[in-house]
Amino acid sequence: MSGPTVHDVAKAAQVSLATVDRVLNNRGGVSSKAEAKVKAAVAQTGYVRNMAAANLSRRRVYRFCFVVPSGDTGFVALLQAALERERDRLVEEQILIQIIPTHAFDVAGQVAALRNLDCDAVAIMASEAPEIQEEVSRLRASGVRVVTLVADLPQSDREAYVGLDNVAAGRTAAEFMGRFLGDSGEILMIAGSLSSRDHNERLMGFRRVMQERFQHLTLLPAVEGNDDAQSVERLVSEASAARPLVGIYAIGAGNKGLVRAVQKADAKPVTIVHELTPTSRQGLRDGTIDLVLDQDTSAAVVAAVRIMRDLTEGRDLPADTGKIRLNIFSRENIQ
Amino acid sequence: MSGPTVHDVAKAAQVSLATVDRVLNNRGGVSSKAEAKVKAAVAQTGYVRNMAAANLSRRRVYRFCFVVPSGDTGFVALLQAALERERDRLVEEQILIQIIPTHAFDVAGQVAALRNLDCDAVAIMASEAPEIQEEVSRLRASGVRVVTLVADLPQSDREAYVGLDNVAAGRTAAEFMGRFLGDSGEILMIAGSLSSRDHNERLMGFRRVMQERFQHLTLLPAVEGNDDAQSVERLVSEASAARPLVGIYAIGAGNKGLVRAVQKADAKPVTIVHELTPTSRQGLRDGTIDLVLDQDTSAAVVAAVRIMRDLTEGRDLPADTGKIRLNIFSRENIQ
DNA sequence: AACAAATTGATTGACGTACCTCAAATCACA
DNA sequence: TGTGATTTGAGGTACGTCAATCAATTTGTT
Repeated sequence: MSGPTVHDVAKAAQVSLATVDRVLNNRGGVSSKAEAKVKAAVAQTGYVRNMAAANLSRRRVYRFCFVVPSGDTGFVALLQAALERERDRLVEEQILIQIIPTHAFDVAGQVAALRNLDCDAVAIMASEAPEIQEEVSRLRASGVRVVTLVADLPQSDREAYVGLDNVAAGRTAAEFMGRFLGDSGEILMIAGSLSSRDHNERLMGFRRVMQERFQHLTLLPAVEGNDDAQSVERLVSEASAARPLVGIYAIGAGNKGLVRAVQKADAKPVTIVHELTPTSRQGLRDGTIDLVLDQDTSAAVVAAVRIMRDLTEGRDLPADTGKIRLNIFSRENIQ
Repeated sequence: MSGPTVHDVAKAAQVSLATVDRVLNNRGGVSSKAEAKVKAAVAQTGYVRNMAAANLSRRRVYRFCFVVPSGDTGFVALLQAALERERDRLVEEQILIQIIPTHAFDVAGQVAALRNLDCDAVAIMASEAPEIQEEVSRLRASGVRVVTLVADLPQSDREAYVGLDNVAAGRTAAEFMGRFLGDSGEILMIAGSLSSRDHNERLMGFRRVMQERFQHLTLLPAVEGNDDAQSVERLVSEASAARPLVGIYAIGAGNKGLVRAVQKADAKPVTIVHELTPTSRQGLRDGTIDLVLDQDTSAAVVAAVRIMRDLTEGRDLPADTGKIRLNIFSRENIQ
C-alpha cells in the first residue's frame, strides 16, 4: 500500500540491506559497481526515503531559532504572533521553534543573542552591522545554517534571504502613487531610517519609477521618522503646512502618527504605507490611507522554516526560494 | 532531548502505558478518575503526540485526490503545475496526491471522476451542477472529506472552500479602475460565463463599488467571452469600435484575444484582468494590461492539502481557513 | 462473601529507517 | 599463494506510537 522500502531496494539491487544503507547515507566503503546497482534499484522501484521514519529512528528534532526584534505593536508584533502560531503547529512535526527577542537597534544585544544559540538553523532579523555579519560567519563556521528574515544581510555568509524585494516594493508604490495622482504636486517620502538597507532600497525603487514615468510629480527630500509615531506626525504636519502635499509614501513604522497628521491636514494626500497592522487597516477603512504594501508575516515565517529545514536536510533550495510576495491592500480587499 | 513521550505521561499519571493509550486514542473502558489523571499528566508534562511515529506505526498514508479541469494554457495549466510540484514534495511526507483531470464544462465527466475515487479526501474544482452536489454528498456519506477549490459549491456538503473571495476581487478591480480613471467614460466587463458563480460574484462586486464610489463611470452590460480568446477579441473589438472605451474588466480566460484587441484599438483603455499567466504577464510588461488580479495556485494547493490533512486527522479547522489572498500585479511587481 | 463486570497493567510485535558490530567474502598486489 | 585491505552481509537495537492479548485487580451487585 505504501511505497517501496529499503528492503525492496535491497532485493531489487541484489545486495544486502547494509549496502543499501551505506549508499543511501553515503557512509563510504562501497564499490562503484554496488553503488550503481543500488542507485538503479532506487530509480527502478521509485523508492523515496520515509522522512518520518528516518527522523524517528535517528531521534532527530529540528531546532530552529528566530532572532527578531520584539515589541507589541506594529509589524514586529505581527511577526511575533505569526511565529507563535507556527511554533505551536510545528511542535508535533518535531520542529522546535525558539523565539529570541531583541531590541530593534541594539546591535550589541543582537550579537549577544546570536552568540548563545544552540540550534540547527537560525533566522535573523537584525541590523546590517559588521559585528553581526561576523557573528553570522561564526555561526556558519560552527555548522549552523543561517537565513535572514525581512531585512537582508547580503554581504554576510547567510545562505538565504526570506523577505520582500524592497526595490520592487518601492517601484510598486511609485506606480500606484503616479496612477492615482493625475495632476502634478509634491510628494513626501518618510523612511524609518535612512541608513537601513531595506528602507533605502524602497526609496530607490520609488524614486526611480517616479523619474522614469511620472516626472510631473515632485519628490521632496526623504525624511527620517525613526519608526516613531510622534516624529512621523511632526514631520508630516510640518511638511504639509509648508506646502500642499499631494502624496505621502511612508516606508517605516509609526503610522499612527501619520494617520493623525493626515486627518488634520487641509487637503487629503494619496497615502501609501507599508505593513498591514491594526493602525494601517483602520487607516484604509476610514480613507486616511489609500494603499498598504504588506509582506505577509505568516508567509515569511513558513518560508523561513521550510528553507531552514531544506538546508539542515542538505537539500538544495529551489530557485525562487524566499521571495515573499508583496501584498497590496486597499479598502476593498482588506481581509 | 526531544519532548516527553507516552512513557513519561504514564509515569506522571501513575498509570500504565496501556491506560494512557486508551485515553489518548479514546478506546473507552477507562474510569473517569484515570482519564482525569492522564489528562492532567499530559498537560503537566507538555506531551504532544509524535505524528511521525503515530503515522508510521499505524502505517498511515494520506491519499488525497484533486479533481480539476485539465488544459495546457492559462490558469488551469498553472494549477496543474502547482499540483505536480506539491505532489512531488509531499511524497516523502507520506502524502500521496492523485491528480484527476477533467474537462472544464463536462459535468458528466466530472461526476464520473468523482464516482471512482478511492482516497481520504478530495479537492474539487467543478461546475455548480446538482449532479455534482449529489456526488459530493455521496462522497461525504462514504467518509471522504471534500473541499472545493477555486470554484465553490456552497450548497453542497463540502466542508471547506479554498479560493478567492470573488466579491472582494470584483470590488478591488473596481476600486483600481476608478482610481486609475480620472475622467468619465464607458467600461466593458467581460465574463467567461454569466452563469458561473465565481464570475457572477466578481461582476457583482465590481458593479457595486462602481455604483457606490465612481458614478461618473458608465458600465456597459456584461458580455460573455466563454473563456475563449477569439470570442473575447471579437467582443472587445466590436465594443471599442462602437464607442471609446476607457476601461475593460476581464473576468475569465481568453486574455490572448483581449491583448490583441486592445493593441489594435485607437485609445488605450485601463485594462484589468484575472490570473497571472504568461499572456497576462506579457501584457503587463508591454503596457497592454494595467493590473492583474491573481489567485496564487501554489498557495491554493498548499492550503487545500493542509485542510484535507486537518480534516482527515479530525482536527478542527482554523477560522480563516481557505481564504486565498488576492494578489495584485502591476508592471512593477511581476516576479 | 461470592460472582460477574468493569477497569487496569504488563507485554508484545509491528511500522521504516538509522546506526552499530562482527564475521565473511572478495580484492589488490607482491 | 599469501597477506592485508577493502567490500559485503547478517543481524541486532532503537526511535515513539498503535493495536492487540491476556492476566490481574478493582468495583458493583446480590
